[in-house]
Amino acid sequence: MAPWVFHVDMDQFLVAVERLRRPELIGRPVVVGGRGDPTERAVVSTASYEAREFGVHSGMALKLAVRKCPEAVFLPVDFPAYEAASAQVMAVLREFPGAVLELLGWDEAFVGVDTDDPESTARDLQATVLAASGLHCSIGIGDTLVRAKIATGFGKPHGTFRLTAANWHEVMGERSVEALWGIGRRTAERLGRIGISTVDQLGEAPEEALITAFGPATGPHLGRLGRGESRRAVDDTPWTARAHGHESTYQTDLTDPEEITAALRTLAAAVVADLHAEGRACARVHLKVRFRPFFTVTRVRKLPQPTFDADVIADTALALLQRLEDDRPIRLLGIRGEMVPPEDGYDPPRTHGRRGGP
DNA sequence: TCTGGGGTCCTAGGACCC
DNA sequence: TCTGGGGTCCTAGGACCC
Repeated sequence: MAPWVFHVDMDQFLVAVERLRRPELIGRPVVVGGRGDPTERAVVSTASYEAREFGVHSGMALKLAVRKCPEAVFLPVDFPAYEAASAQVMAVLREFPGAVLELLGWDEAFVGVDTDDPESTARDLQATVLAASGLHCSIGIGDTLVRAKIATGFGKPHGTFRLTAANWHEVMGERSVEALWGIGRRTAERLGRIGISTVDQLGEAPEEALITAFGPATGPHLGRLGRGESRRAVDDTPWTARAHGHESTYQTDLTDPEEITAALRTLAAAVVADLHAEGRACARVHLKVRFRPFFTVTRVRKLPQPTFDADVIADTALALLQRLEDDRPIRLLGIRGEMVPPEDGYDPPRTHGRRGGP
């Protein structure tokens, strides 16, 4: 029996959950996002496959989505409903015989299983999830986490795909580096400037050149991505949050200082509620501001003492904001509280299973 | 055309100490 | 008087993912 990595990814997750309770939406273009009002400032969280045919995709402004697909049904984001569905799916995966589960998000996870027939195991996983939740998923099969994750895209919807060292070159070699998990537009541009645009070119690039251009950690990491190399074993160590944040987009831009102060206090209070739930104090305050025209600034300050005090957090955020000396209208304000480490089990930062970053 | 809200990690460079 | 190399801590800023 050989160890295999399965990447389980729910198909159009939010839409699928909505259709469970509203079957009349099956077959129609559906968009879930914001408060379900496409005249408001908000973005698409999930678009159904029917809506995607019209060019609607997640991350797109609702105002633009409704222009592309006026006949779509727009629904508000219902966090509790998706959380419940997610918990149900993950519980089923955790109970799968021999499975090691590593959560990656609401609607996706890595599952490690020893098997001699990974396609058959993948179909078992799909059938189990469908029977328990009524939801379909796609599954990527790989010999590393990166390959399993990338494979899923080739299996959608409802299917499976196997990507290993044996077919990596054939499947991925000629594709743009942006097809890789962890390489976005910016990194692709920077790679392009040193003559690297395909996956093969990245995988074959001299390590020294990548280190010179991207630094001692990111450089070698990019080279490994180009070869599909990454961790081979799924890790079920429980995830520990490092920070909690809240941010809010205002339907009309904020300019009045009193309004801004009030907004910061509201956000700080929400952060403190999370800190209490976690039982860990805030050690550093991050302020995130989005201005018009569109650009985002973040600032960080370490607190002299860790705190649960919302006023201290709000005042620190306000001080950071004033130091920006930027009086342009504010579209979005966010506060993030970075927490003190828990007593044990936290310290080694996970450089694997990373949810973001290079 | 208009761009959410939840996260994570890396790099560069300054300040300071030995 | 002019100068090294190593280490730690901190902030600014960037990038990416679901």
